[in-house]
Amino acid sequence: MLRMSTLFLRTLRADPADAEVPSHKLLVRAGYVRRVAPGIYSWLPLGLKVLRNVEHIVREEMDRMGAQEVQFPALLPREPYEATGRWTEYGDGIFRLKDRKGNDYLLGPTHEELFTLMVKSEYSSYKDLPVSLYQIQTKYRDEARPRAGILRGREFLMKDSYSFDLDDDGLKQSYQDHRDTYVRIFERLGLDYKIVSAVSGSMGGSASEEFLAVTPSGEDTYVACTHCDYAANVEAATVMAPPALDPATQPALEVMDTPDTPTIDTLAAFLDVPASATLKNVIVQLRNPDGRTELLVIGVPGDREVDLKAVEANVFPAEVEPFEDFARYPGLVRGYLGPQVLADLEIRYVVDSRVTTGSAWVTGANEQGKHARNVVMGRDFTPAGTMPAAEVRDGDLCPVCGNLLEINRGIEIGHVFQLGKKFADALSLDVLGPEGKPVRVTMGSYGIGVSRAVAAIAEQSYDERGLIWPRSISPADVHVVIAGQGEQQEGGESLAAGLEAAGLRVLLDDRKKVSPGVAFKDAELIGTPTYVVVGKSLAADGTVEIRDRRSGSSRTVSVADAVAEVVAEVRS
RNA sequence: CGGGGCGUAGCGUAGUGGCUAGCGCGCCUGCUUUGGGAGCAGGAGACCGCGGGUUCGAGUCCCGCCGCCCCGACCA
Repeated sequence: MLRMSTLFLRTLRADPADAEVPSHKLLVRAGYVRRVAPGIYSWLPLGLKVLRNVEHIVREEMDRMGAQEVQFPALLPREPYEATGRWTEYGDGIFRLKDRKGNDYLLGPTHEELFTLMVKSEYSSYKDLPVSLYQIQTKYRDEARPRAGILRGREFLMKDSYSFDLDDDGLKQSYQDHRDTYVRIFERLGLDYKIVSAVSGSMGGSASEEFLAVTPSGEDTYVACTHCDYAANVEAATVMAPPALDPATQPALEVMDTPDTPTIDTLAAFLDVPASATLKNVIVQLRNPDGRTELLVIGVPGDREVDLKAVEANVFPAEVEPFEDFARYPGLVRGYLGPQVLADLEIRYVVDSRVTTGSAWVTGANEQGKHARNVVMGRDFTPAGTMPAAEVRDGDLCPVCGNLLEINRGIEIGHVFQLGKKFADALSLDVLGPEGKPVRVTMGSYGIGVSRAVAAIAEQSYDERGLIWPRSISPADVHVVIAGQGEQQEGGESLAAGLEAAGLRVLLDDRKKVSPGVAFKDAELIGTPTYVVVGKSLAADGTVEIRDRRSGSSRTVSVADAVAEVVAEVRS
């Protein structure tokens, strides 16, 4: 039993000045966590209970799916990360240190390398696969800007797991198993979440989905269809393209004098056409892994920004850099660029998927002060390809069913990822196949932010009085508040003992010098879903009050029935 | 790394170049009080982020640095 009289806890009356988001304010105010350094937090007793409860659910479900728990060190040698190139790739993103001999170490940001090497050293036969291993461990990333308390820290608790399979079908099965397990975990955690398609990014590999906890404080933006179940991170989102038209039916191209109209705004105002009728052409420079660069021009409707992250995802492994060097390309007229000349200049041109065959645009005429109208795709220019390059907006159309898309924000609390052979290739992870020849292993990688999940749940479940935990992870099943002296003291003690004997985790406010008001405020701030008030009604007619934290409703029951009533409510 | 805001006691804050840096909460002692952050009395607790400068005098003005928060860039 936890007793408030001795619990290591100090609640704060005011929000800390350095906190912005609700979970940060409340977790600090209610005495769950304290900041030690930027992005680095200590867990106090109540907070640690919640964290452990989340961890327990994650572990139970991972074990249920047949994954096996292991534990790697957080302090790691440089070599494995050197072998996969990530010692360099991570740049400033990892904490590096040296031992007394000057050897390089790092604090693990994630453990693909170590898991791969462990399987390599232990297993050597196809008969050993498939296998899924996981750990729940502290991770370190030197984030450029930690923010929002424990929502984005530099030290955090993460469950990471890795599947090892012989072939793509096996990988798909392992991926699906993890995905199903994640659904069970997040359901049990009481989270409002969305599964969205994600880009694979620099990790390589193919299929990848993120589990986002829905909250306005989230840093990820995703689109979701209002009718079907399509959902995607904005970086991976696609939209339904307008129908293609027959270029032959469009009027002839016409060049116009449009002096001093180097921007979409000035052009649209000069011609009195909507920005969406113009075709904006953005030049970027691509840097390939071998260092070679090439130009890429991206055409998007003029009322849209180019989403560089989406472009980057589409041109991977090349990197996108800004282009400023107009002097080197006299054919490119700044502010008056149109796609009509790009083929001749041998510059690669791609268009956003909203730009379709037969569509007619106002765009640059490739001469200072001139634009052209009725520039028709498929007649006046032909792009090398299409990509979802323009920002997605509320009201865009779902690529699956054509209904409206909605934009929302979320926090990434889980990620499932068909990694493929990237790490197996880099570290030569093979097993002997049935034909006696080595078979390269294919991997999946799967993460759940355990400490982040605590903050995400807090972010979704609070009111003006404080936190409201789901039963599954509440620091206690029930909080017994003793309000008043005399027989309430003893009544509260014996009720708490009874509840504990019935198997509940009990937090008892047995502080003698605090007024009932303070006890109520603390109970509501701490946020157990059910609390019981043992107060004046005990003396008056032998009853206590059972309150539901979320709804605020309360009912009065005889103290003799209280244990049974509370147990029923908690177990419901 | 760029832009903005801010550093005064454990927390929240006031402070016009001028006396011993003020208030609320919290904390300690005593009395009183006990169904919604009680009351009275007494007390402890501050290198005013750090360093330099201007001045008879700096929490306050100037310069530099450090740190924090927010936005952006960055971020499996």
